[in-house]
Amino acid sequence: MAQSGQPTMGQSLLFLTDEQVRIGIEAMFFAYRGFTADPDRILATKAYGRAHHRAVHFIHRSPGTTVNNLLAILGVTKQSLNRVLRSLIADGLVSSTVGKADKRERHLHLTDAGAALERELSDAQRDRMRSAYRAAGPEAVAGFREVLEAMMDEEMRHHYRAMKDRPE
Amino acid sequence: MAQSGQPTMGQSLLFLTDEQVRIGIEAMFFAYRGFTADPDRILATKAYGRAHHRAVHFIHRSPGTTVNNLLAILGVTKQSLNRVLRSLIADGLVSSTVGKADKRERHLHLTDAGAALERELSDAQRDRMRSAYRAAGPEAVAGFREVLEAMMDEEMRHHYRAMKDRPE
DNA sequence: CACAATACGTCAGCTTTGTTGACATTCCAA
DNA sequence: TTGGAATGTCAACAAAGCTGACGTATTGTG
Repeated sequence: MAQSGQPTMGQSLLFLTDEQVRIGIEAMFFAYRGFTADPDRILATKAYGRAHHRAVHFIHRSPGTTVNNLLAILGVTKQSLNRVLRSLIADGLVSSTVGKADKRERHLHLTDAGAALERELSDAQRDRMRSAYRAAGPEAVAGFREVLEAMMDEEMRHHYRAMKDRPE
Repeated sequence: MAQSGQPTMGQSLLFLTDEQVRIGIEAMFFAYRGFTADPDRILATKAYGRAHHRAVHFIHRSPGTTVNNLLAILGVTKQSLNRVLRSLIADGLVSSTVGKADKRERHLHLTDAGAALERELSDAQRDRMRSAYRAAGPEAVAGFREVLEAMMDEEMRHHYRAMKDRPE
């Protein structure tokens, strides 16, 4: 379909061919493996998995967030998240406090131990991302983020932008 | 963004800050969800999962590939791959033929039905990737691929490059 | 030739992480 | 005040990853 070779406008559309798009798909597949490899290695030595990493990451980013909000960001069922949260709470990495205004809600925070785990996992992942950034350079990074953002579902893009503009 | 600060050297390094790197990590997380969303939706209506999609994709890309080779590309155990392959073969989507030169090997091919499934899944995924490409533009796409490639493990990068340079 | 190594398949059992269903608690609005 | 919506928890199950052990056919080597 997009296989045409004649740029009729002032700009070539060759980067939209099936071939080029396919390369992007495979790049995504292989890169995501690298993206998760380092934290996964650390998690394997503890009794946790990737789901715990995600929960800890976003609780760190949004302290006091509710279970429902976390659900929307992670895009899993509440039962699935609950299992993860339960073990993190039992192990003293996350605290859950009943909401003051709305007692149905639980507000989630990292404990000191939870913050330590978050840092350990994030450091490993950040190191790889940073070295990829460095290898590719600032302009490539800008393009990287543009394409990723365009690849998201509308709802995820909303969460992404909200988090992006919040200070660390 | 990374261009805005005061470069003390010839080039600004602001794009390597923890903050910028963290944004990339979150972009990767949210984008991967979009990346798999469309094929997942289709697969949910059939009796297959993401693992089947991956197998079918790479058999399509490397017709006649051996089980061992597929194992290296997918990075799973043979027991895990075998479960997937067994169902695909039983359902007549993949054929497995004894190697001619080395009879220990099995060469894998898609049947017509397998190729049809592959196309259905890939079309959905390609559409999204193409629209992300279009929205971001050719220069962004180049950067996108550079960063992803730099993010891969050495071995995955090897597979990626080998597949990239092979015609469709 | 004898024997080690390779390629593949399979059984059994476990873990992580997703799912649906049922249910308790809390809030809010008719 | 009461019934429905929202929030969160528990139980049971499925997909797909993992390790370990073993069997079989084939290949390559000392």
